[in-house]
Amino acid sequence: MSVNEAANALQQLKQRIAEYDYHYYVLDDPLVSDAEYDGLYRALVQLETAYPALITPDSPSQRVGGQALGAFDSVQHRQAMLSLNNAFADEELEAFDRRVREGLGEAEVIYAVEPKFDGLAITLTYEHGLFVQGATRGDGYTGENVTHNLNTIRAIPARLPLEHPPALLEVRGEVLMLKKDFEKLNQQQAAAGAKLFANPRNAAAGSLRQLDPNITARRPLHFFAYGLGASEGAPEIHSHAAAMHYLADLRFPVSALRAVKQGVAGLRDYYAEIGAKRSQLPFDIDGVVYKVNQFEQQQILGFVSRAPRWAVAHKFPAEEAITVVEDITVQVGRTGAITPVARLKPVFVGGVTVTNATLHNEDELRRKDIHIGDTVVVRRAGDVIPEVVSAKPELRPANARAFVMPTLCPECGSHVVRGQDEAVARCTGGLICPAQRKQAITHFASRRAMDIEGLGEKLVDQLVACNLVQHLDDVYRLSTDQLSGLERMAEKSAQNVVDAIEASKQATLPRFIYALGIRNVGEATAKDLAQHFGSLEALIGADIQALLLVNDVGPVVAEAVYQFFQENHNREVIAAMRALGVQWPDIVKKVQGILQGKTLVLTGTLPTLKRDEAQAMIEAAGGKVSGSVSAKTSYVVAGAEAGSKLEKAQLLNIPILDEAGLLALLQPEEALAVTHGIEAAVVTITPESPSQQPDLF
DNA sequence: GGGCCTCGAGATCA
DNA sequence: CTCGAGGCCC
Repeated sequence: MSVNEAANALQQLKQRIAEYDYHYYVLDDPLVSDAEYDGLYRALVQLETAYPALITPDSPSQRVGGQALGAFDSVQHRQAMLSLNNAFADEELEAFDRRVREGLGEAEVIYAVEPKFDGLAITLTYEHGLFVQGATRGDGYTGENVTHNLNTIRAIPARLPLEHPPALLEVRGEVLMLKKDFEKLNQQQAAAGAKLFANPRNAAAGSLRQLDPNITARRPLHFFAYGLGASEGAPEIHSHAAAMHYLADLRFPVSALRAVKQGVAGLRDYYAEIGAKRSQLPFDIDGVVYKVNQFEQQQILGFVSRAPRWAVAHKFPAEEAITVVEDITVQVGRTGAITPVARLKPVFVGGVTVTNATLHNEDELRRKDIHIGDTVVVRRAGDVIPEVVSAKPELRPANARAFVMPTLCPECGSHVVRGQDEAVARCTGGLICPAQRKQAITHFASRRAMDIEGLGEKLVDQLVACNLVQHLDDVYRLSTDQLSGLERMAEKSAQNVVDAIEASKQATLPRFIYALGIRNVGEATAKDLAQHFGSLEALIGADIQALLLVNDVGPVVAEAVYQFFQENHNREVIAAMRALGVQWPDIVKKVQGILQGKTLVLTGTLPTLKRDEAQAMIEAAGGKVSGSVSAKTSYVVAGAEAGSKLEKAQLLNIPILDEAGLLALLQPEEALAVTHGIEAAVVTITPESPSQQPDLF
């Protein structure tokens, strides 16, 4: 056989196998017997062994195994993979539909609907028709490259069945494990004496996080596509339903349960319909998803913070189970908050075993009237934290005891007080309290704060128990001698921790502020404060008035920050840390974007800029892009075929710009710099998250 | 909150 | 072999 003949034969084999795979894995309707399939596959491998040069990445043989990875690479998403807002109650669904109708000015809206798979969201990238990369959702902007594992999933096409595939196509979807495959896998695990997986979702998640694709290849993973991401050279698509149709044509598995519904009544019907079928479905779902069908309408609605306004996940009610409260203990939080926690007889609910559930606070506990020994209903839905719903008083045993909020902190013996209008009781011990001290230290060392690797909970417990760390600055006084000798701390580990502590001395201002653990100051507020004041000195010197000027800082946060720095002790600890070498570069304040506080509306087609490009430029300049024209709109940017929004702008006397006008508005400094020969005084500060466009589908 | 994977290193046993 | 820590997912 000549190389040419071999290449042809291989081509044919690949196509036939892809065809059979499609029928087997996607349509669930096998065309040939397993024996016949295996024969074809063996023939392919034989040919490839004889002509290794002819092996291509889309060959079925490349689906099994491959090299194990050392670690996962991270991948920047071209289009952010955002999460959806949730609706549980009917009122929330109605509110969603109302907002959509008002935003669009329509009496009734057409929605594309589909089940909400309980798996892991991923994105697949096809370049010129070839599957080249797959990644997890991650934080929505950056995910993990799991191409090697996705390669092993037969339901994912290795090549798009198109003669002229688009240069780029991103497919969004969910990896999951079918219920029957999950059962089978767990039987195998049991037979092998291995640990059982708790539920299909976790089995799928675990499989996808394998470094070795050979293991993943033996896990029966499935995939459903539910949307498109970025694309180049793909046909123009105007609705979600059309996108799904396109994906089905490309032989992606898409849910047969998808539908198009009209108005909120249609949504309700669909919810009931799928809810009734839920237990019979071959896979787990945790609700249904509604998306405004027309892309044009989606675009008008836009996004609120991190979620689209044009879609919502309607979740099924949380699964409930019955168990017994064996004890109620209290936890002392970082801020001294005393939280009662129910210790439950372990119960399997919502796919996991629940043993603890927070009871939030005393009032909550009284309202639900939960005693130790009570039989209770617990609830858990997806990522919702387990909760005790109610007690069954009729089943209360004679020896049941009521919970008594301690008057003294169980950790340090300080008084527990509850402010007049406050729901939470607090330990007044402050850092005297070992519980608070431990959490302050753990928080200080955590990844998003000072990022001291190796300084975890167990080690901190020991450090506090031995009194090696009383205040945060003591962390910077730790030596290998002091550390080694502690539990699970031999020389090597001790050295690693000391090295990590040393490395953390090179900090940044926002991280340091966050690490201090000031009440009500989270990561975002810490950034705002750092940005606004530029240096720690300025922040320490700020009075309430000055603090109130910071973005998103209100009276509560201002008071907390002010009080924190009023405390001599806190200033001393900070000074001590700096004396021990903790440092950070001061921040050069960002020049306010030219469009700070302005809201713009885009309409029509601009001559050179794409809509999302224009939006990115406006946002980079501090402006907001809104979908609809109102009195608050600062400018309307109108292109060709601008419609009703332009009319409304004229009506409201809102300034209207064309593309050139927008560009001129965005670059006055540049114009100045050129005409007057001065340097533009713009200092850029590396943004934490890349400015990316949200998912438009 | 709970479950999963991975890694390094300490603990244990032959 | 086991534990602690870190990371990631919902």
